[in-house]
Amino acid sequence: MIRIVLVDDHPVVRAGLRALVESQPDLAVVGEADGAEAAMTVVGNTAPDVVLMDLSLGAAAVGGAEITARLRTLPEPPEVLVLTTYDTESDILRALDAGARGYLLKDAPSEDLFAGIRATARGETVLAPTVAATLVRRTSNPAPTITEREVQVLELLSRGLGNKEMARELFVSEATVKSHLSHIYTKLGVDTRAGAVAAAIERRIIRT
Amino acid sequence: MIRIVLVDDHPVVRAGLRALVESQPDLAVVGEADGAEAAMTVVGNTAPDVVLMDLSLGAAAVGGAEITARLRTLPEPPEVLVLTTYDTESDILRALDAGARGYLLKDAPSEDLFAGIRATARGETVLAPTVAATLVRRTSNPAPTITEREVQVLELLSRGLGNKEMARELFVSEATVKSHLSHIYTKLGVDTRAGAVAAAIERRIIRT
DNA sequence: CCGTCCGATAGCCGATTGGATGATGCCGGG
DNA sequence: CCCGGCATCATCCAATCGGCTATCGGACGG
Repeated sequence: MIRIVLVDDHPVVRAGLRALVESQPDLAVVGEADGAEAAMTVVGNTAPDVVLMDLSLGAAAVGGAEITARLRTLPEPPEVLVLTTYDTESDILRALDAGARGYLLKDAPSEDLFAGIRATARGETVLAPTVAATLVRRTSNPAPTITEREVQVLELLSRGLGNKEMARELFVSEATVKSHLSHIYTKLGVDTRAGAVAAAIERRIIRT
Repeated sequence: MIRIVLVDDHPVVRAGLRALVESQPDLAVVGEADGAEAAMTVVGNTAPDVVLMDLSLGAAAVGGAEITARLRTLPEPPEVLVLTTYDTESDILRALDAGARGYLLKDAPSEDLFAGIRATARGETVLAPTVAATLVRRTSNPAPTITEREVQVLELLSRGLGNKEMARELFVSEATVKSHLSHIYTKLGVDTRAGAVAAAIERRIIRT
């Protein structure tokens, strides 16, 4: 019997997943959580084999990747299977970096989900086809890395700040801001502030 | 017995909703659909009382609002209850304009969902609290209307075009483009191109 | 029928941006 | 130990941007 904890902030989805999972004789839901704290508590108390994690934890302050990382620090950490709507590169990488065993999309058939849970419990890695493809493309096509500082600049940029204002906000000179911007333009393949914001949002480097 | 058809492109969510709904003795799922065409067919064949519509129909070409509108053109149209993750103003307005009876969010408790379905079947209007609040704020605070021309400018803007390039693209003078931009800034409450792009994406005036 | 509102159009001008070029200190990997 | 990448700062300058002001024509209401 595979013991499962559900982490998802949507009661409807949680209840639905529970119903689905429990239709399988070898799977049992031993706990549910709707956020980071609840997840830590429930997992600590129930020591499940697998955690089904919804990454799109709404507007929660703590993302699913963060929770995954924290869960993996527990003694006898559970295997984490991420189940999400998004297949964005940064989401995937963050989740896998955080220690997730698998990454499935919500539009997968139920059978794939069950198979994924069982494989995850055995310690195998499970990836949705599109996710695997993304990873392959990624390794062959190294995406430029946006540094933390550059992300900060992008956030200010999306709020419409000028170079002078950004400089003040970041406690650096205007020249430095312009330098960061130039690098951002190169990495995102754009040459204007507006284009940079659109590209950054599209790649989920920043969120609105 | 209230007869229900589920429309959602996620098998997991569909199966989950079905399990949830069927736990209620007075509710029955008589059909499921994962897209626009399937929805029309299934609803036509089963003549349900209520359609549970997931607006976030992934990257489908036809949005939930569109499907809702089409369903309402059927003879003896079903009542449509929208169930979605998003509470963006434009999403809400589109859905209600399309003829949806209610608008619930996925983070609502199951009981609210059941109550919503029953109310919808009786022809009552059901709105999630945040949705209702948004509508109220909206009526008291009339949102500025972005004209079609301005949307075109915003789209080009998000692609990083300069005023000259936009002017060429739209067959107008550069001065005209700048004028449109000024109006856009006023309406979106920003004063830079970057801010305008972020605001436009956030309000779903344009999509990435 | 007339006044008003508003979208689309347009030009001027000072402020801002983006590109080019170069330099310094720091840190981590080979 | 040296190299590369990141963050920092500086300067010059042409091109672009954003604010201000104004005209025109169609829609709408009185």
